[in-house]
Amino acid sequence: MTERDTRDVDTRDAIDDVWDQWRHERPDIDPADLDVMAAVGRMNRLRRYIDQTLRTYFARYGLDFSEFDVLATLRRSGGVEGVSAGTLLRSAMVTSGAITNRVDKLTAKGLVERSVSAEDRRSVLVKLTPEGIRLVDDILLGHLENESRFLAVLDAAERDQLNGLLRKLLIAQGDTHLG
Amino acid sequence: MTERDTRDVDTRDAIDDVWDQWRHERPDIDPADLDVMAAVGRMNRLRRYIDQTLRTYFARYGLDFSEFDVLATLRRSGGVEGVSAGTLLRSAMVTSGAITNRVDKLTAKGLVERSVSAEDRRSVLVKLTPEGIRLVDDILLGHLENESRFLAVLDAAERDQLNGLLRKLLIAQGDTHLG
DNA sequence: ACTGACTATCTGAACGTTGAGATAAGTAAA
DNA sequence: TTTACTTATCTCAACGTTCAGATAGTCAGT
Repeated sequence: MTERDTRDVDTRDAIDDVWDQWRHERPDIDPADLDVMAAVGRMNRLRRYIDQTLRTYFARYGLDFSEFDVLATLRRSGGVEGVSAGTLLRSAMVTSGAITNRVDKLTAKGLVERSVSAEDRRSVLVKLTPEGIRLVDDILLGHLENESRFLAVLDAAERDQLNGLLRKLLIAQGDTHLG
Repeated sequence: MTERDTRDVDTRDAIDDVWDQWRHERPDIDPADLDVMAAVGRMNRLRRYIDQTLRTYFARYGLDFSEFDVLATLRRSGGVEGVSAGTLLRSAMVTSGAITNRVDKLTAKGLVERSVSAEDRRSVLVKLTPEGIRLVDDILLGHLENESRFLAVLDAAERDQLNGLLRKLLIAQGDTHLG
């Protein structure tokens, strides 16, 4: 009998059921491996909930999360001359094609501007327009509120714990600085 | 000076930089909210790393993660008569169109079979074929190994801690059982 | 200057998902 | 049994991403 088996119903989530199902079908699998799969599965499900909420929210402003991601990156690190497409793609962890597409859409909406870098003419600098800045700042607080709701059940110590664990995992992936 | 500012370089990840950037550009934002944004951002980045690895792995078997997700669900909970499309879509947290597409592809590959439910003729039961079972079982151990690598830096206590925190977040979303 | 290697970005096809709507089957009340 | 509602799945257009390849600018070595 593990703790999992005796866990009260109110303290079990969907992934606990998945864990039990695997344990039943494949008792040969090391329970520790199931715990790993459970952790990944939980992050997946949590992401789905968060994505759904954010999608709805950003849609109110005619954006999707991927576009907001670019706007937010520019807002917090764009300075006056903007950042290169390369920086954006590394920051967002997507391919160059994805960034081209995002910047195209944002440009069409008048929220960002492209310009050729002076030092390296291969490089494209992307910069927020005044309307872009206005929109991010309009959206930002509601966005933070949305995200806060997802972590609201955790107290400050638990949030720190979560950030600490995730940080440790990311550093192990070499994720020690942005592009 | 917060702990974050004095954190040693080796213990900082990319999101710590993001945190600092926001703090600098928008000092009016409550640092606690930045911590929330950081946690969500970390889950996002971690997911990207995991996705990239899994994508490569599943491609070796002519699958993508979405297809494996269906196979795994059927393997652990399909029993002999399979599960309905509705159960699959709730388990995967995707729309019905996505499940139709996944099942179509898996059927074309001979890994699953559709049949009409006896009790409810609207319902479609999806079941693994013998080849499907063989493939999941072939893939499963390597998949667990892959996922384990991502959590390898955490000891058992930390993994439990992570699962505990994520479970708490999911339960708060009402995620207490699968479809 | 010239060559070759590398880097930054864009292009376009393939693909999976969403979201809205269609179809068909079950259900409950009159 | 008829009507109205609900549920289960499928269809299809729109869209964002990846992947491979194209384009063009940079840089080191000769």
